Amino acid sequence: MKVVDYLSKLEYNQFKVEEWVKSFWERESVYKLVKAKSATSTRKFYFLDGPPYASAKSIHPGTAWNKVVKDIVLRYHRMAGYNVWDKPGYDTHGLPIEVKIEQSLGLQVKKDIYEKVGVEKFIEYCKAFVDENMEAMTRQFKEIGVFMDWENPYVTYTNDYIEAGWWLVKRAHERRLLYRGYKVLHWCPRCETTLADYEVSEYRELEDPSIYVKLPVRGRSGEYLLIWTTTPWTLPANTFVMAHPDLDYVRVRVGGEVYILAEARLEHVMREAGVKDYVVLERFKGRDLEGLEYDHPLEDLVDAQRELRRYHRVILAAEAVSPHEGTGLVHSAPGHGTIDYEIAVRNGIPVVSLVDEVGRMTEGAGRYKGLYFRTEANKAIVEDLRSRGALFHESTVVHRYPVCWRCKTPLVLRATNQWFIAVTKLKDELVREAERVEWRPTWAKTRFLNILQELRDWVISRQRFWGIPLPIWVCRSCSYTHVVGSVRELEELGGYRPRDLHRPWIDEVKLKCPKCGGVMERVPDVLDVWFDSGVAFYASLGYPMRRDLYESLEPADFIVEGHDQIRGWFFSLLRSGVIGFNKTPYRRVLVHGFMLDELGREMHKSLGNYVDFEELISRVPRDVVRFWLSLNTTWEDIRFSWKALEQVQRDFTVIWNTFVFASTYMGLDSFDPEVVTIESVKDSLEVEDRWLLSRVNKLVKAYREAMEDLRIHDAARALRSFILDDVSRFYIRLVRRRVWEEADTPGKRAAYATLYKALKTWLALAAPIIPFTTEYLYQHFVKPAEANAPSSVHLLDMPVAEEQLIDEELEQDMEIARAFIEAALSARASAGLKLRRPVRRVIIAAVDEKASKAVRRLSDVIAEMVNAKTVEVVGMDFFEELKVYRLEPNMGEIGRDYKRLTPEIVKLLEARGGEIAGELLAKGYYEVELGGVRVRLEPRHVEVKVEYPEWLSVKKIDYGVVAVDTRITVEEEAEGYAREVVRRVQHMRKEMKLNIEDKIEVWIWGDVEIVEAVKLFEGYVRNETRAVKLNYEKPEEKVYTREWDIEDKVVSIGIRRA
RNA sequence: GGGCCCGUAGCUCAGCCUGGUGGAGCGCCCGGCUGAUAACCGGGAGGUCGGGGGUUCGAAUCCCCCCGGGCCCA
Repeated sequence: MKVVDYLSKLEYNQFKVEEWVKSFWERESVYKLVKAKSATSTRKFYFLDGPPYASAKSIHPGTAWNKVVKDIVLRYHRMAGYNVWDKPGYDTHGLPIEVKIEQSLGLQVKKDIYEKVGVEKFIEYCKAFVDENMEAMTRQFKEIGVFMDWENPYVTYTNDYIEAGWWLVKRAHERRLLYRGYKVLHWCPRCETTLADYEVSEYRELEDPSIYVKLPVRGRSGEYLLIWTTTPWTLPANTFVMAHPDLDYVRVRVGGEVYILAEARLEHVMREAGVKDYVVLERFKGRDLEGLEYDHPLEDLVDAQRELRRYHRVILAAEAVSPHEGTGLVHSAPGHGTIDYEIAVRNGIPVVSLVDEVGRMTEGAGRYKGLYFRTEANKAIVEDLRSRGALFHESTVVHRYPVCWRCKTPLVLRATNQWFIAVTKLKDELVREAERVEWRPTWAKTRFLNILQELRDWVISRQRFWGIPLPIWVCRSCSYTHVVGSVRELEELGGYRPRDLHRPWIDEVKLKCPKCGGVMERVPDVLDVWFDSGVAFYASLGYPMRRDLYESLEPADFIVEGHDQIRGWFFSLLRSGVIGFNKTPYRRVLVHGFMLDELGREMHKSLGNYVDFEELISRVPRDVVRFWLSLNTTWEDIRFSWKALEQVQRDFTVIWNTFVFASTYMGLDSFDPEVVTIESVKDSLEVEDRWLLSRVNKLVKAYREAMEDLRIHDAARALRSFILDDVSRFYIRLVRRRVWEEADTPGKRAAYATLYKALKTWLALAAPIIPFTTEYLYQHFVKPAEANAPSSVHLLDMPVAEEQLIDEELEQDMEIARAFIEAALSARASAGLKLRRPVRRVIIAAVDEKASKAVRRLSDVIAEMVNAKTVEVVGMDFFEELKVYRLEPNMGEIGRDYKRLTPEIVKLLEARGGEIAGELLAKGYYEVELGGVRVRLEPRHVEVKVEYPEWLSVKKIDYGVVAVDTRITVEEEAEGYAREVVRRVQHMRKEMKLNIEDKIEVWIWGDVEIVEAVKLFEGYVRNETRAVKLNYEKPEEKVYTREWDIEDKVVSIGIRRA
């Protein structure tokens, strides 16, 4: 079949192109075809989608980027012959969604959920909300061309998924990793739930008291340990004081009292307290303080202190004490501090927490009972300390304080009973498995391993509703605890399958205790939402209910997410993989960056710098967005910019024009790529054809290497520079004249075969990155010309490089030729010679044999691009001989040295410039006698300028020297005019909207010189303009006529369709 | 305070791993082209390669320190 020129008939509009492709895909079920083809491959490629969080209807542009990266990799692997697993996922549980529902229902506190709506309704609201969001998100992902299995996503709230989650809890239990513990954790007093380390992600600048408290040393009247705190509400739970063993401490007398604190803090503390007179009595090491006992200043007001007073002493703890903050003595409330807790446990000291789940002080706080911790309790406690004279100094401080990531309520650290998985026991295994993973870029691995160093046990329980219910039942009678791993196990223990595995339905399932026969009830907690996505690698495949799929696909061959997920999902996956299967669930990881605003800040709706996805794709075509994203180094952040997008859009115009060019001429000449193959024209290939074939095969090689190595940006950049630089800006310009020939010459066929091959190959390579544009061009350019071509560009096989067509030497030679072309064009420009006007000769002297060979080999290419009749290759001596030295006198220097002789010296320089310059260059000076005086001219007296004759415009480059002979004969002048006339006729043809193949008749009259020039080049003019006849007179009838001004010569041209 | 990343032309970014006279696009100025044309091509101006120190014959590139920004943590 033959190329049919559809493209040049169309008005280019990238939006319309994409709309057309969208409905084409729909109409032809292209995704299904692509998937079916991929399924026939035997090499598996298990891609695991990091599930986006379904908490909003509009995706963040960064989420779009994320999916585009995934789509590119998936499309590439399908075309490269992999059986690709492409199930997308949605993360659907968790506090953020609960909070949104609470807000929409106007609920203030947790108990409102029970009392105002009921848990059942609440869960239904959550589910409906998520369903709507998923639908909207899916539509948007499809909108930017993401080919994934949208009809079968994995959704974390389904019963199957929940059951799969239970399996891992059971597995942890079997491995003796599951335990219940009393631990200090961040707690949100509004959401009434504990938060994991990684959920403590938001901080606010808040004002708190900053107080120095005097703790009386037991048995030493008037002597105090000085501590500093910004959390007075923790003082009722004070249990001990920590000191650094190696730090220097001092006893200091201020007035009648003695204080103990670190020497390093002394000056600072005294200055802050405004104390000028103090005397250091003694200096000693912190370790000497060990065991020193003290009394609590509020002991009588706080019930809990009756028990705690026996622990009030100094304990050594280097890790808890900083010489840069406080007093070097740290007040410790193990129930409200992480390090405090650890040290208490290590020393066998009890952990007391005096704040309840809504942030109020408990019974044990005695007088402070019922007061809200950060506000009321702080105030009351500071007042009491002040009235008792227990404050050394008080002020306030504004510092970063953690707040709830969802509701922004300031958090409280409190000890509670929670369920944990002892991942610290798995540290070595985790490190070992992380080492086995391939990380792109490699620094992601460093970061990951660093994170593993800070490993803590995993708190999996949350006191909430919308999540996977914790599958733990406890016997009411004997406290026996059973972990349920599946619904079947539930039934085996006397339970049943509720209609939904969420709360509240699951809460009603009671089991029979296997130990005592009593009634077992479920622990009311749900699982940390990070648990959900962490099990995706097997849960999304239906494991453990069905095993075959997981067993045939694992491990995941590829995952990719933003760099925030190194600590997030990449970690939680690995953690679950090691807990469940003792190995990493993924093999290769790619990290992508963040989408920032134009100033490099994060994009947030609240900052007003947010670009809505819908707005984005309504203003910018999808492929333009995709290409822009792809050109950015994947793992680096990208700054959003409308302007950058506009620039990329311009590249698309050039790409379009390139295909229009090919389509136009191939269509005109009925080029048949199935008949005129590269093989069939191989004896007619010109040097530029062989060059392009080499280039395109090198592109295939570089592109595939980049994609295999997950360097998408390198692949995208290679594609861009090939189509823009090699094809559009070089090859096409070069072959235009060959293509314009009317006759069906072997040379033209060779150019078509070459260009067709290059463009078709490029389409296949670019298809994963810009799927819309490539599909459109394929359907309108390739498919009509090849009956047996697949029905979509996405069904093509990824091209394989034909190594034998790669000609390194030719490519290098072309590089050299291009450098000379550039230089010659520059030389033309500086001589003021328009490119339209041919020059007689271009003279090139190459610097070495290699360059010289390149020029000789490619002299035709150079001549064509520079519009020169001939290219002469000469030796360097050619230019040496033509060199003219001109001396410019440096009047200041000459005048100072030779005063009155100056005018004569200047005259001499003019007369004998060449000779003087020669000697100056050779010897460094020139001596002469002038009027009886010895004149010695040195370089400082003159400036030596190298010049060439006027008719030669010279340019020097690394490879050598190029010169344009600017002398023009009468004939060349005439040819120049003929070209000017041709250009104007073409312009008029265009104005008349003539087709390229239409013949015309031309009349030309006016300036004699120009008319004569046209006569001289009549054949050329007729051929270029497709004129059947030229008349050198005014036409008798009325034809389309214009008057032109060519370099101040006036001429009229008339045209009529013949 | 810690780990990792980034800092190169007015702007956006390549180059750095594997040291050898600094690149592209945009913008600006000048010129050209007009049978791919709401395009395109050429030329020019424009750089303390964040700062300092070290290694080296030679550092944007390797090492150390510092400054600024980002991410993740404390």
